[in-house]
Amino acid sequence: MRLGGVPFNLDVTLCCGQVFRWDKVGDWWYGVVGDCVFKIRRFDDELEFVKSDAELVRHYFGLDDDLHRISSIIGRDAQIKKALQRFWGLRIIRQDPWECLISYICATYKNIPAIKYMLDNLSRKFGQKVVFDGLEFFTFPEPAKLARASVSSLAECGLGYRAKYVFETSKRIFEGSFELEPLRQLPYEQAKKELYTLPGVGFKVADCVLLFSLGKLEAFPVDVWVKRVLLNHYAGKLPKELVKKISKPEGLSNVEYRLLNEFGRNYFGEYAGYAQEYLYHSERVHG
DNA sequence: CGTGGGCCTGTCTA
DNA sequence: ATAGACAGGCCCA
Repeated sequence: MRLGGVPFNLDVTLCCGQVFRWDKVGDWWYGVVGDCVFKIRRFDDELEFVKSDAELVRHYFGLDDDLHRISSIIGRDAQIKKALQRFWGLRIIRQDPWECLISYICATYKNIPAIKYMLDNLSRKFGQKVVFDGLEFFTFPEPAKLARASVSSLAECGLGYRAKYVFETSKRIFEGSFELEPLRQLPYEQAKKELYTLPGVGFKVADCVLLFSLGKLEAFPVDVWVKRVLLNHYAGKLPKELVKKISKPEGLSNVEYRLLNEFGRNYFGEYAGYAQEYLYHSERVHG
């Protein structure tokens, strides 16, 4: 598929920590999307892939998001402009909401390698094996599989205290007492409120699920890295009291989270989520 | 309604 | 090598 000048940086998009189940073998990226293995690489202006059609690829990687327009809207200061330039072509992937939800419930209080480890274990144990190119892949387990698993078998995947959250949330999804897809139709605030009712889902997890899988590009997840960005580069735009409070090493209180989250959404606007990803990645790579 | 302590366990760092 | 700190927060008192 020719990109025809559409900005897209495959490596940064897959490395920046929004998805956890992609691996690079040689110069090909492999990832399981739904029940099919994607194999994809970038070569000049060409996006080469195997086992998937162009429309699916375009949709999954959000290539129809107008990055130039987004950039002109969020590019409000030197800091974000620098990040946009450095990682130009970074896209927000449209993940499956179910997989995204479980992934970010697992992600609390863990670093990225550990998150990968947990999700890999879950998929090996409860997903379906798919062999492709002589390599083994596993689909992400269906809600039914996790809802019928025991908490201890989930914990064996390295989930620790998250095992019971994953179990209880899976049960709610499996039983149909909670539906993810309809949240797309709700306004951001309302969808977020619904997500809070799930065990293991707080402010941060809800924002990640909304941004990475439910199309709410105005969501602005605040984690320790985003807190650092705001502290290091946006302190002048924040209330002094708030800056003082978040300067302490501990995590954010609910109030502090909400204030930083609102700042991001008000300041960057309808595509605040894109700003968050560029700033987040920039802070992680360069400090 | 706001706040603080506890938490499973895999990496990272010294 | 091996212990101790830290990790993309959330829940409960």
